[in-house]
Amino acid sequence: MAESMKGMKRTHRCTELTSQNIGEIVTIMGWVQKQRNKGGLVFVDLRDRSGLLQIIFEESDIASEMFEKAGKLRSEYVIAVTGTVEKRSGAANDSLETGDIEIRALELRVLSEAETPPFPIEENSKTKEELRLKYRYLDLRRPDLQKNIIMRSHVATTVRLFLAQEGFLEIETPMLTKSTPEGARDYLVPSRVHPGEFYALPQSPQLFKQLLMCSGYDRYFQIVKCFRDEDLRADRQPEFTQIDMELSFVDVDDVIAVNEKLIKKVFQETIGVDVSLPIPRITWIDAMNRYGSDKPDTRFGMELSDISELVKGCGFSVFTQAIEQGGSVRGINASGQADMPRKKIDALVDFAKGYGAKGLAYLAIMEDGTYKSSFSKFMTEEELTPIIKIMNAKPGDLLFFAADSNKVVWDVLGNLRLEIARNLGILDKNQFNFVWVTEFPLLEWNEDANRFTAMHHPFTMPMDEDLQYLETDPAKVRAKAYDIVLNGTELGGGSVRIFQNDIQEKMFEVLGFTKEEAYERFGFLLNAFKYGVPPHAGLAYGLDRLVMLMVGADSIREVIAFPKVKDASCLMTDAPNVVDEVQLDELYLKINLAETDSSAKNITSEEE
RNA sequence: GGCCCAGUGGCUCAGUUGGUUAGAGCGCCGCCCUGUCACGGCGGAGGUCGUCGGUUCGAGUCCGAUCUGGGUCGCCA
Repeated sequence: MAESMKGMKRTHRCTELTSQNIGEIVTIMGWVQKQRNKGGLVFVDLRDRSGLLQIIFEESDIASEMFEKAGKLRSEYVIAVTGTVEKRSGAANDSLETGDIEIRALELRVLSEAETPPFPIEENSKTKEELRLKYRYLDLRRPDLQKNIIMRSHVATTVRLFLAQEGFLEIETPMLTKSTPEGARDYLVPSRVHPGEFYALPQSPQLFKQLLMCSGYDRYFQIVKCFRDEDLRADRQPEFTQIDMELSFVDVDDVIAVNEKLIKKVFQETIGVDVSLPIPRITWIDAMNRYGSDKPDTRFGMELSDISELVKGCGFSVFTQAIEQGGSVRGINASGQADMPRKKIDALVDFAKGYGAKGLAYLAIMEDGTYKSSFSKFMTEEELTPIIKIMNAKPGDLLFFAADSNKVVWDVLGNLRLEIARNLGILDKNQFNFVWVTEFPLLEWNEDANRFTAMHHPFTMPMDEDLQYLETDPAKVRAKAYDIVLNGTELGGGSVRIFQNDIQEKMFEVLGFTKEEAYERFGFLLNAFKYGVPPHAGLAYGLDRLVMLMVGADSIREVIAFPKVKDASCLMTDAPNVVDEVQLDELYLKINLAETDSSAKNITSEEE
């Protein structure tokens, strides 16, 4: 039977009590983690968001009906206890924060009984994620998840305080906004008062924050939900949170400067990690050449070497053909791995094929100086020696080579490098290596669309010295764009924005938009630019990824209270769901499932 | 859309070359226990092996399909 808490008031959370409070009469409330009944003596571990505290019920010092009640307590009952803080007369429990004290109960009320939960409420859960997500409200009781959610709150609070101190204004932008179908798919919201028309949920507040700059708010930030209707990954959810900011009268260095201070502050105050400034910078082309990635993990070496010059005349046609077709041959040195078993090497070759490699050449230099190699028979010793030299290889090392277009070679070796590091277990989650990646290409050639697309977005400012090539050689133009990368994860990115209408119009032209199309989609921004616009730049972080890395989680779901699963549904609420005809009619919508057989079946059965 | 992994009592797992009543630990239920904290002791309940179909005298075990969850490629300006 549930009892009222009338007349009782919680005085402390469990771990807010220490030996300093010995002798005080306190009232605590929380969930029963564990009851240990010794007969004439009952121990209860009480849990709240702060942690655990032991309560002792002794037959001799509490009313008999209370003692009887204590004996019937079960896991997850919600109780209120008034009692005296005592030093433990039994042994202290060193593994508990409050292990030296306990509450001797004088009064007990059962505020809520509980069924046995479907899985244990405990740290380091081994329970299948599917079940945890179905009962997320129970999963969220577990200490490790509570720690993550609390950390997330601390990060958000620290960010707010810091940015406020730096003169940023927190301004909200609309959730119901205009669809601008460039990039990710939009989530659409039908309009009831505009039959046949739709809002889109924002993929980012990009255009609105630029307009705020036009309006003179000079430093804006927002911790804001964004939505992208694309497939999920361990670090991607359909709705996610950005720390979004925009500044006026600034260039690249100004944005980087304030954000380095922000990063330092957040890591210092939340997890006590000292980030030394300045954060290293690397240009995009250097990042690709050295790490094969625009989000390099700099916690370890194994950098790429370009051996194209050395092999362009060699006897191995795989290498020479790649170069003749405008590609390159590059390699990495897995130092000390020459004795890697053939099976593991084959697995790495398969791994590489997953990234578009047609194959992967390898060369193991044995301790006695001989080679084990997939291609050395096609090459002379005179051809091999300089390769080994340039790759700084010595006996005991294992070299891998990819030959293809630059894009494929970078991708293959960049990922291979990470895979080998993971297999070797050399990635330390407690090491936090930041790097700014700068000077991204402005544009990317899109084969399918047969046109250039913006690598960042269409409002990104070209670098001053490359502006001259915008019309003549667009591929050559670098952008005033920058990403902040932590341990191989893209934490955030931003750019200086175009604020001159003539450059913006040229940009749209290169992207293949007519002036009319550009105004149709982005007219409100282009018009705003006519009335006085400050130079401005901004940046946005993925808050979920940031917290994920800070707490060492492997998935973004571990730092989001109510995440969605792979197919973007919610196992707890069962969203999304079929709505009834009345709702559809009101929105002037008709469902057409003709092309999706499987879902059509589902609908039919649900309608019947 | 492709590929890979997993699916056995409430939870986590084991189930040998297909062969009689499918096992374990934890949890749960009952009784006992005044210093436990992975409490302890005694007793007990609980699963037909994700689903459907096939092969076979016989399927948790083999084959096919399918569902659910995870990882990943494509996708994510």
